[in-house]
Amino acid sequence: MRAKTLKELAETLGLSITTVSRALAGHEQIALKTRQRVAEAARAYGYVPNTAARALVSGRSGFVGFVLPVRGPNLVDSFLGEFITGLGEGLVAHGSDLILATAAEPQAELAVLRHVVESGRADGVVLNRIAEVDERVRYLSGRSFPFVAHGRLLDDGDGYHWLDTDGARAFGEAFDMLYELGHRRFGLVTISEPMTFRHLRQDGLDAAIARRGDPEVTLEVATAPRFDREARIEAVNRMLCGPERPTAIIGLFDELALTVMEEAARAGLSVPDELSVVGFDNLAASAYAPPGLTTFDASIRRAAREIAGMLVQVIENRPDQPLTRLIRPTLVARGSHGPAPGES
Amino acid sequence: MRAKTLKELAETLGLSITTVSRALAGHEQIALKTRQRVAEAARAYGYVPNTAARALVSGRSGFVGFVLPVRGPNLVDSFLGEFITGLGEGLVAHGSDLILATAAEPQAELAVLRHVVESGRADGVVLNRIAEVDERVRYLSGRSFPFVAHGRLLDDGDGYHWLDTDGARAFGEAFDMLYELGHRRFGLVTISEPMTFRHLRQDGLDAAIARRGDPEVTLEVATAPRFDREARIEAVNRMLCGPERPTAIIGLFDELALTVMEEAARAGLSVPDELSVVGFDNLAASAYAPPGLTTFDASIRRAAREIAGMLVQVIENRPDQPLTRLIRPTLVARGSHGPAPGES
DNA sequence: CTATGCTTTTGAAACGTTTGCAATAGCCAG
DNA sequence: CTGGCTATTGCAAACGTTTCAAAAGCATAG
Repeated sequence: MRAKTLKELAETLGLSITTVSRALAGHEQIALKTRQRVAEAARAYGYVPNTAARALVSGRSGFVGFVLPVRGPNLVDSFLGEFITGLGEGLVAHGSDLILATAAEPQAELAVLRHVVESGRADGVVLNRIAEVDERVRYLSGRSFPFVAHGRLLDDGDGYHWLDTDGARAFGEAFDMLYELGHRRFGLVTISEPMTFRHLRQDGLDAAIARRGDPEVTLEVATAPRFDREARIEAVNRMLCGPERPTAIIGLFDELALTVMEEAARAGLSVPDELSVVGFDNLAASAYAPPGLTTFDASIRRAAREIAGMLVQVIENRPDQPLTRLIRPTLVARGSHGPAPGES
Repeated sequence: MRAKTLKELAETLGLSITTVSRALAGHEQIALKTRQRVAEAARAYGYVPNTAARALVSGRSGFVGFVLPVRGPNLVDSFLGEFITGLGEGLVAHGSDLILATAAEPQAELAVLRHVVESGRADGVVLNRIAEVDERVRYLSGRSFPFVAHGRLLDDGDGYHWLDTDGARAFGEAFDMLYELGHRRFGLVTISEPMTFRHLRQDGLDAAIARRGDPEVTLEVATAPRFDREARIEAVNRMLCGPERPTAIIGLFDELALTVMEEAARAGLSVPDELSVVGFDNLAASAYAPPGLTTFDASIRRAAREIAGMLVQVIENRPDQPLTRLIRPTLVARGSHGPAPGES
């Protein structure tokens, strides 16, 4: 026999609903013997508390929300899977579940978020793909609703909780490594969307160049819309076929770097002998694309796990100081970088 | 000003809670004028119904559940991301959200599922990675709780709702294609876990071989545990270095086929000149691994979208005939297959 | 002016839990 | 044996919604 409700369980035990509820919650005021008896009966009858009722009275749903980004037809990367897995792993310790709402179209993303928040579906939400100026952050901050962002705004303003991978540092490291291999003509393939990470990474690169103070160093930047494959290929080719072709090209992220490698191969350019390529993300495909893309591991899964932990903390303690965390990406050295042409 | 509850909204309008509730639900018995007035006020005051209260009284949570599979440290594939995205896309039309529960360890997966079901968190669930004999299917069937499986049991028994990709057909097609290219010595790399798709795909291959009725055709099968990379490599190498090396090797799925390509490259075997390789899944990495893995597209995302649609139907109509759907995978011909060695 | 029938609105119960406050039982000291 | 204290337990309200049954409004017919 199964007990579906607290009432049934209480009747079976000859106790009141109150007592059973408190016993299961482990209140000290209930006699230890009673608590044990109740716990055992609950297990025996397979009692599981009703989430809706609990949420209604406590005002807490026990869920963490995430709005699924709208995606184009082809998703190459395992980003979402890793991110979700990480969130799940981080949440399981706390007993929360994840609720995923989908926006039918990109414009609806804020509306969906608002709906999730206002309907009390979630106690806190996770944001990713943070834009330079992000209306979601403004909305949630204004409502002082718990959230943690994966990524940062361009202007941090009043403060909010975030976790980010240190792209600036990685791009600085990439430059230093390539500079020491003799490269002087650099290329950067970036995107035209107003995403903050674009600035941070390029700033890191610029800073490293400035730090080196070598007037010989040049940086050519190619820009294309993120999801327009054609435009991206064209931008890359313009760089590869230009008069002063860079000897080292850095992709803002792996997908761009992989395009560089593909187009280089098509143009008969040898990587890494004639051209070094470095990416950022460490997609699965990057290991397979010959000669293996040198990149930085963003450890999405670990980041998501930590984000979940931060969010739980925010929900429970409402800290007034922003929690922030900068993860250091690790270099994954594969075959796509080497000495500049002409160097031994 | 915002109206958080029906009561607030009702007071503002000078109506009863009942009327407002019915008006928002679009009941005919409420005067059209009133309905419009209420709808407008709801929009103006940003009223969003409380999910928990609604779920409590209606007995429906409006959620579809999915238990996140426990995963090893390295996930290469974008399977999960595509699957989730597809589910989300399928659900958004119906206004449901997805709830994801995570199991801390593989053994806990059934317990987590049970918890999701018993707590009323979800109105229906999606199952994947179906094993030959699957306790989750038995549990849900026994409770007659709505669910749709991605994949099948070995023995369909009483019937349940499922969607599957027709691996048998794909493997038959793969054989036919390779046979016509002159291949006679075939290899199959498979896994040792009791997953149904392993049988279905191999059965499809066996059937195609039998249909051809050519006594020259041989099939060598190598088996390794799914998540043990070392063992897999060893099994592949045993096949590649055996006395009667196959000229065409089919991987049960892309990851296995990619391993074959990697090991072939390491052994100095040219693909496709000396060895043809075919996979199944069409991972992103498969396009990048030279010379491009010929494989079948399992269109996970589309499958998931349809599964979501089926589940919605099951939740609403409780059909007594099992809904079943077999998706035909499409061949993605790339560079890893060609004429058998010795054929022109 | 009342009875009738129809349209529109409302009061109140219910869903299953948590929790403030009150009640009861048990025990010791006076 | 009684009063008073503490250790337990229970009553009842509340959370925000849906829905049944019934009331109110209102026009038309008798």
